Amino acid sequence: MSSVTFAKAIADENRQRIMHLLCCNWLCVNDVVEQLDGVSQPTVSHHLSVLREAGLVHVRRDGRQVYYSLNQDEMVVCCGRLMKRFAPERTQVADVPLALIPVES
Amino acid sequence: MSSVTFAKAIADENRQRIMHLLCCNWLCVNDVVEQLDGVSQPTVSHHLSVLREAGLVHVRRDGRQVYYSLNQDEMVVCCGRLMKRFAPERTQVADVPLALIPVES
DNA sequence: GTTACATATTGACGGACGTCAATATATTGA
DNA sequence: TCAATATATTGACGTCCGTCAATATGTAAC
Repeated sequence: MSSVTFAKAIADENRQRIMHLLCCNWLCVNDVVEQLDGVSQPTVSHHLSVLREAGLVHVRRDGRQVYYSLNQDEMVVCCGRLMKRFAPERTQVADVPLALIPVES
Repeated sequence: MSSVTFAKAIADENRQRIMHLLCCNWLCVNDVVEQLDGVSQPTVSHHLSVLREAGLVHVRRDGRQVYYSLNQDEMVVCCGRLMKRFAPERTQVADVPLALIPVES
């Protein structure tokens, strides 16, 4: 996915709110609809499909419900690509992916 | 600037082409227009104003020309914020800004 | 199968945005 | 001041996109 596609995918307030809900959490569509009040179910479904096509969410079906969670690895890849292209003098993201920054366990 | 504003600012192909031209380079508007062929001067001016209002470019006037260059530090800040929000389990961008990753001199 | 529930798709609407031609503003040099 | 050049602004146009109501599809329990 290109940096432009990535940027378009996250360039919406409700989509970022959904991303935040799905960050470190598996939620089904209805959970998202409830926590996002003021947004209809079809709209949430639409936003989720945008995020899905951009590869920014994981999807898992369980019975009647479909669960989503944020794909943090893809976020790292996309942000890393942005940094490599647009901040080459500030980081060494070029060859050393950001993902290697260790997380304390 | 919010993550949504940032995403909107970079969510356009021509704008990213301009950003790439301005990365590590000071160019005046006409230089950008020439290197971007197929895009009119007013359109380039418009895109530059979007980037300027987002704080993503440095601006300097020299005589009749206005020179722009990409604000790499702001790119680092914005990408860092994205990572902090949407990839907290993959990086430690939270308190240690990406900018600290040393660049070999 | 039928009913109930969860999610996705369709179609329509309105607003946001990228684009350009035309024009305005700003700066320099004569 | 006037002409020339560089950039910004305005206004209009078409397209893209977020939104919802209505409907379709899919899944499970009976």
